Amino acid sequence: MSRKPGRPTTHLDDVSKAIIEQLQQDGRRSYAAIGKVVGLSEAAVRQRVQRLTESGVIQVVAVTDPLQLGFARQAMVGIKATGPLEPLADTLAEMPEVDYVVITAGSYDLLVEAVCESDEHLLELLSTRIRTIPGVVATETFMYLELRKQTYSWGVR
Amino acid sequence: MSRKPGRPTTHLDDVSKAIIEQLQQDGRRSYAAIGKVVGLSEAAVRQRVQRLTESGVIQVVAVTDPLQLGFARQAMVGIKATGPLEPLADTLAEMPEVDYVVITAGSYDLLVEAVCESDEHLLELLSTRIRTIPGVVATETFMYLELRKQTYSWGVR
DNA sequence: AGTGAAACGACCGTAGA
DNA sequence: TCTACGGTCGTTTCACT
Repeated sequence: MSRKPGRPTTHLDDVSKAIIEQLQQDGRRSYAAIGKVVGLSEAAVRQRVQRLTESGVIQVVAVTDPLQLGFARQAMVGIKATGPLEPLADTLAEMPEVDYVVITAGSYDLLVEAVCESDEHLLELLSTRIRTIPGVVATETFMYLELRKQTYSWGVR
Repeated sequence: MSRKPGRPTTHLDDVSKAIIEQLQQDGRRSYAAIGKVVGLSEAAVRQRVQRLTESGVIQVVAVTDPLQLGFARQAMVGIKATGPLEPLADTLAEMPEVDYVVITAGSYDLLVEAVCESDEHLLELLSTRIRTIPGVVATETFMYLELRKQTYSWGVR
């Protein structure tokens, strides 16, 4: 779940980028179908996808739409804290409503995205589970009014 | 790219949740293999996945790791603005470095996540392309020090 | 919504350039 | 790192429940 620093940078050629674009449109597209588009044999596509996956450059996964599942209240919570940040980040990461935790430089030490069913649910999370963590000094909540863009593939194109 | 309000809430039974969990671990896992785990025939799994996908509850896609691709500087940018927020959000969404745009209630009107190659790249984006948009009054940047958790499936488990 | 069966197509390992 | 190929397994369709 946590991303380690110091990973080597992988260079992608145009063919790999094209393959990733195909998988970005449909993660279950067959290797043969991708091969036809990018001009490679099925086996070659398969090997490249395997290498890209094993090296951690890509991941083919299911993503869900919170709204469709009845999670109507999303918010970004900025947190100011004292003491070491990593254990705090890990505590937050363990909460099922929390889907995003990042340690930041700026007026917050941590940014946390939470997905909740209702205002009451969000309030409960914030008041009784986040703000009570030792080391949490202050929080500021940004309620989501509308999510306008969400992309899962960066650096391709 | 934008998510409209007022979508109906889909109810998931335990079997569909189990299927989504499987696809969350590996989006290319075969329907037959998933069927063995969840106790359903291959055809039944395929139908459920098709329904879940067509109704927008899930999406099987490739996600990329920015760090591996040489995008070492990520930041969340809080934006205060005047005037209507939707066109502003759309302008920001069109920028290739911007992978996340949300309209919020709170001390920022918008939150934007940007993925950049370097500090210079981020500075250029911020100074010459974001802060020059008419209606942008102020920005605050939270540089990412470490991304600790990133989940793509909400509401399942 | 689900199963089962048969035809078809995809996937995987291996060999060779 | 690619193509070629054969065996195996997954997918698709359809009739049935």
